[in-house]
Amino acid sequence: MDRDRKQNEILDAALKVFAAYGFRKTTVEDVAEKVGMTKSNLYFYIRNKQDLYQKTVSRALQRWRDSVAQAVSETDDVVEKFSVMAKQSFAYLADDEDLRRVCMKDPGIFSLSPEEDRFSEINLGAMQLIKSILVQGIEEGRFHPVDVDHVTELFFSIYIMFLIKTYVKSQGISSVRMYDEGLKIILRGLCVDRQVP
Amino acid sequence: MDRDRKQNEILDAALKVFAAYGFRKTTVEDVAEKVGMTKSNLYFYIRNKQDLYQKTVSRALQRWRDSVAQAVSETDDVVEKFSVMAKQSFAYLADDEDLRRVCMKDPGIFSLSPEEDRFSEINLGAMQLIKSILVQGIEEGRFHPVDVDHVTELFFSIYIMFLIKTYVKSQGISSVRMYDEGLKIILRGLCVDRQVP
DNA sequence: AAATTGACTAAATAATTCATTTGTTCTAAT
DNA sequence: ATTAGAACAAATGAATTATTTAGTCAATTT
Repeated sequence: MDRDRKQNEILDAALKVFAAYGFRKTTVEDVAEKVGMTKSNLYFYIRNKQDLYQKTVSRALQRWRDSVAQAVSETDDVVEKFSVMAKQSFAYLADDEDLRRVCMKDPGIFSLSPEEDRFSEINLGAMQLIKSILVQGIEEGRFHPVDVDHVTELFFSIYIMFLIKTYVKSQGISSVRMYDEGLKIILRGLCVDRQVP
Repeated sequence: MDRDRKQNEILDAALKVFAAYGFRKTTVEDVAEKVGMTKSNLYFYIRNKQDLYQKTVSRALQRWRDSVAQAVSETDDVVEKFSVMAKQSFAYLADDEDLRRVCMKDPGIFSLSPEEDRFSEINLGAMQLIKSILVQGIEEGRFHPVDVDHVTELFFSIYIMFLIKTYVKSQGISSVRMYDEGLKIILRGLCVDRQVP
């Protein structure tokens, strides 16, 4: 089946177009043109514009999540895992220009309230990663026995907040410094054993 | 001069009206009626609608800040100060219904980016309080020697984020729990000496 | 059969116009 | 010094028309 390859081709093209114009201002004809087919034929592959957008962004977000999971899996130490997760999650967007542009034009992609999170499925996966690291750390006696669910949500919220500050509004360098300082304090407050910095 | 009393009367009335209808939907006639004077006479006291709103909200925010400063001043211990500041700052809005309503109708009052903060003068004051406590804690050797400016901004951002989560979107009970857990972790990560919880 | 197209329609969006409200000023009276 | 009422410009809202665009379909090509 060649169907899947074409699907991906379409999603790749769509990401570029959405990155350039934003959801509102791109027409499905724009996307069709980018792929090199007619609008009506594009509809052979997509359900509708909204769905195309959802799938496009979801795919990009999944790449992001996978990249973090990959980086985390390369170490065994929980504390290291936590640190890598935090850093990789935050740094990723700097390299994915298209996704970054899409996010800037549609700030709602990063939502501070779970109810209105249009990509909750993917974000729940990200939170699952945080939670699993917390649980592992607590089991190993490396982390304090915190309220895992609430702390997971807390960390995720702080993380999202920084994404917004850094990539949606663009307070680049200052917020990066804040993120680093915050990570240090949180790690220190989380860890049981103390090594003098 | 009776002028100031009248000014305050107006600002009090305006807060109630703005709380009820929001900026957009209140007319200056509504406010005038609430104070018990005609629209045109109200203009003897105010510059324009926008300015009235600004002054009204500013005054309410100042009461907030003063209430926190007052609570903090009642203890000498830095760690206690930090804790009181965090708790009082967060809890205050629960009691000030009018201000809370205004904030819910105008989420822009809480801004995560300093550039678009319409009440930066007041918020800078709040940050000054955080900073002074941090500095005192570090000087006394109770806090780790963190990057004061960035950590101040960090804490303030997290705080604002929680205000938004709790009072603008209304994720009440869950976000309160998150706030408490977060405060514990941050205090532990901030403090030099360790007392087992 | 699966993939593609151009023609078609219903719905959304944008542009225009006109009517009403409302922010703001001014003059005159108390 | 304070107030009220009239007056006006600017903003807002409602109603109308014109244009674009999302989405469908029958016909054609591969």
